Amino acid sequence: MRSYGQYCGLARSLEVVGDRWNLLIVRQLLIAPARYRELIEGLPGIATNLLADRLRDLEASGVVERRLTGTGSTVEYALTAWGAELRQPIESLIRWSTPLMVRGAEGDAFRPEWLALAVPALLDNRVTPRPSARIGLDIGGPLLQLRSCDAGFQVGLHDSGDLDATVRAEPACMLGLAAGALTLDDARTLGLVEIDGQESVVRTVFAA
Amino acid sequence: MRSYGQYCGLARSLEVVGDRWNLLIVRQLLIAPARYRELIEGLPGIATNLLADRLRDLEASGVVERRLTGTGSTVEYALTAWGAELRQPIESLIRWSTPLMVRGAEGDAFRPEWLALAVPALLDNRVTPRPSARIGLDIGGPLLQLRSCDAGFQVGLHDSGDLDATVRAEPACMLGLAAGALTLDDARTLGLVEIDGQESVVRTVFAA
DNA sequence: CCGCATCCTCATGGATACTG
DNA sequence: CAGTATCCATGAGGATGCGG
Repeated sequence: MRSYGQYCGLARSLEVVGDRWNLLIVRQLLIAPARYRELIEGLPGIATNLLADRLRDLEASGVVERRLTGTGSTVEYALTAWGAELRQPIESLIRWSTPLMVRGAEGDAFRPEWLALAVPALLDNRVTPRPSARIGLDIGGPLLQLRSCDAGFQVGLHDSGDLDATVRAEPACMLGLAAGALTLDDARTLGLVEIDGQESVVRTVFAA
Repeated sequence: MRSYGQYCGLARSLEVVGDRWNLLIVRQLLIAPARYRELIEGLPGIATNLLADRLRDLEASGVVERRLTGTGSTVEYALTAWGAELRQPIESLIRWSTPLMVRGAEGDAFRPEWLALAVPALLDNRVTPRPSARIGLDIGGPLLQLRSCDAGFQVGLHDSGDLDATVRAEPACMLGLAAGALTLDDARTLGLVEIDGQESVVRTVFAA
């Protein structure tokens, strides 16, 4: 990216992560370290030369590092400690995007792994989950698992073990609302959330 | 911007504000509503056609609105309520940029008004300011005023009235550290901040 | 297969001149 | 003053090639 030539934190940030695809690559690596091929799959629409270019740029600027996998035969991409701190601005943008998500997917590609970022971003610090609740999340594909923890929620694939409940929800519902498969009362009945008295984003996320 | 075609909050956000210059335009409007000419001045390096294009895009997507000034003779650009919520992700990026600011300006353009965003972003919720402290901030240009309030700090041009203290600081110091004109002890002595016991970003901001 | 590099075409950005 | 119009340089996107 061409420099903005401005001594401003925002401008200098954008010179590192403002190029097209860059923040989406960071999104994928926030979900989990990944190999080249996994990144291609998790970033539908990206051209292979662009992914290679961007990975080089991000490595040169200290956001991404390439590591050898266990066998040492192939490389794996992961975020540096500084790169992982992009979780905050990315979660902020996900929260900001809520009005853009209500209209649903409209043919856009969707990957369940994206919920691992979006759900904590939308719930974190805004609700008081029942301690150690485990909720299965059925979005039509692989069963996801939402587990409450100290810092909010962790989202991942359901591996095994008992669940306190399973709810069926459209991605639109979890990603920004709409659809309305899961209402606020549903969530409260399931013991998934407790509203703190004030109007909160949970009302938006879960309302029909 | 060409669509990413991904049903993901981050991707949809970037389709609105991910284009080059877009977030910097929002930065300027977060500082204050402005006219076309003021935006050109506050965005050194932007081409006039690009600013016009971007303002059209941002208006169409509901981030910016154009209003008539008091006299009704000229237009002024301002953020919508939704656009103003970009303060959160922008402040996050400013915090993230700290390692990029330590090397100083290096010939990049600098405008004191940018501090009005950066200083609160770096201090907010991380320190306990003495109630209603008023600190003059001498960065070599117009005298800035830093006033503690409930939500953290407000930064603006010093208009009039008594100040509790005046400190001389390099922009690098306030924007991300380095330079070291203002130490943590300076700040504490001035009653500007009290550290909350834990290591905090203030240590980074004010350390030499 | 995986992990890129090359080539080509076309859309976008940037600088400057110009207009209502 | 507040933008358009124009021209050129750069970068994105898609297809394909190629060594390990």
